[in-house]
Amino acid sequence: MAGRRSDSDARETRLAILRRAADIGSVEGLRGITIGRLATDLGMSKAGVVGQFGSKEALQLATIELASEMFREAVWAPVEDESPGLPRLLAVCRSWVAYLADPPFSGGCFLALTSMEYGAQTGQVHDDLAAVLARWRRTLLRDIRRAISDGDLPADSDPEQVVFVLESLANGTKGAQQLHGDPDVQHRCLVAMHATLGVAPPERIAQSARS
Amino acid sequence: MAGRRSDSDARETRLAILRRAADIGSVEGLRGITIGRLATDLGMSKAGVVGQFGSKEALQLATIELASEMFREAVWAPVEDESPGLPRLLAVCRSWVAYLADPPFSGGCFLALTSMEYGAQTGQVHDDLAAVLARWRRTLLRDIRRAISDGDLPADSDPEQVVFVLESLANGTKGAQQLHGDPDVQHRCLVAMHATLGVAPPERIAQSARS
DNA sequence: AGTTTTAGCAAACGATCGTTCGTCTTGTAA
DNA sequence: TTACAAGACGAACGATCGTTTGCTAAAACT
Repeated sequence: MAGRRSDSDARETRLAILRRAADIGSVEGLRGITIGRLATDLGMSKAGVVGQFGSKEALQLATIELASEMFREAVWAPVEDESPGLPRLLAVCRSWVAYLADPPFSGGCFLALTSMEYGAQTGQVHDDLAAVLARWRRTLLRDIRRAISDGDLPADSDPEQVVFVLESLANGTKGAQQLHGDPDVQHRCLVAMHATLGVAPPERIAQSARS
Repeated sequence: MAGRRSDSDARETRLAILRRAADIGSVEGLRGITIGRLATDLGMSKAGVVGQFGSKEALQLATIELASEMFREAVWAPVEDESPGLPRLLAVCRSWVAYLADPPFSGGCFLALTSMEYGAQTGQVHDDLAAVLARWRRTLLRDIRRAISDGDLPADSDPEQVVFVLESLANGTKGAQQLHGDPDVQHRCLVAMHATLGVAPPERIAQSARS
């Protein structure tokens, strides 16, 4: 039935697989990603799905890579050109919260879920997730250190402490959203992030229509 | 081969199953809990494992209940008799961090992992997890409100905001521990919790032997 | 003492898991 | 024009999934 498509077609197929995998993973975790399910959803054969990657673990790693790029694209790319230091940090907080409130995955942040899922396990999946998060931490740390040397944060601030709090708040936002159903969670998260950075709380964000 | 044991024996078997299930779940999530695996680990037959519960979902719900009790036992029970309000809140922070640093599960906090895992899914498992976390939130909220009326927290504090930050920090501790391998994470978490409660940072905790 | 419950076992069920195999088809290179 | 490389297919593999069905045997109740 199907013969060889052009190379770009093959890359499109690969992307379609990974996009679907990332979406499933954001809801049910990496364990919920199944070759047969991807095949069914995409109207392909199981062999066709796994053929591009060789094994399920390779597919999982590629999915992590795509999700990581989607995160960077949504959170970092829009603010990359802001001035380094506190201004860019505040911009990151805004885009980060916006990403959490309206994520490009149907289950919420892919990385938040999968890093919890594989935090206590060993193997390449854990290591790749750790590497992705470590890279993000370093990005944040750079601007935190810059903010300190600029005098925008107290000179005795501990950069590691600041990044720990910011990451925790972002993580906690997913929980408060999905478990407790808190409708104000994005504002709450932004308020807490600003407090961490010693900045006056933000204006109330225009919420989805309510009363 | 095996006949009817006494009722207390049966309850012990049930407990052994749930303990093992909670431990597996803390590492690999609720999806990683498998009837066959429990049977192998406990030297039982699959029917013997599932017989006590009727179905896998019932077993999952019972596992959540046990893990919830273990959390209460480790975090709340030791501080329950402290004086309500800020003093008990600070005591909770200490026991909470201690629980996170040395959890009764081999994979870290069971609830932190599974609530992420099922946050975006629907069904009884999600609902039960949400109920457990909501109960914990209410417990914290009670003391936060008391601390406000006692004048130990600013009168214009938002209790929901405080509990959101505390929960986020606890959640983030697991991530920083398992993904980034931060050895100072428990101190970091306690510092941030104290800051949230407007209290001077705690003394440095005696760490496990290092240098 | 006799009857009823019930914990647990062995075995099998169909479904699905990840993987492998051979084949067909087609774009690309020789 | 011929030969090759590669995407995708259908089909099957053994393993494991959750569940069901008798069955055994001992505790508990009458």
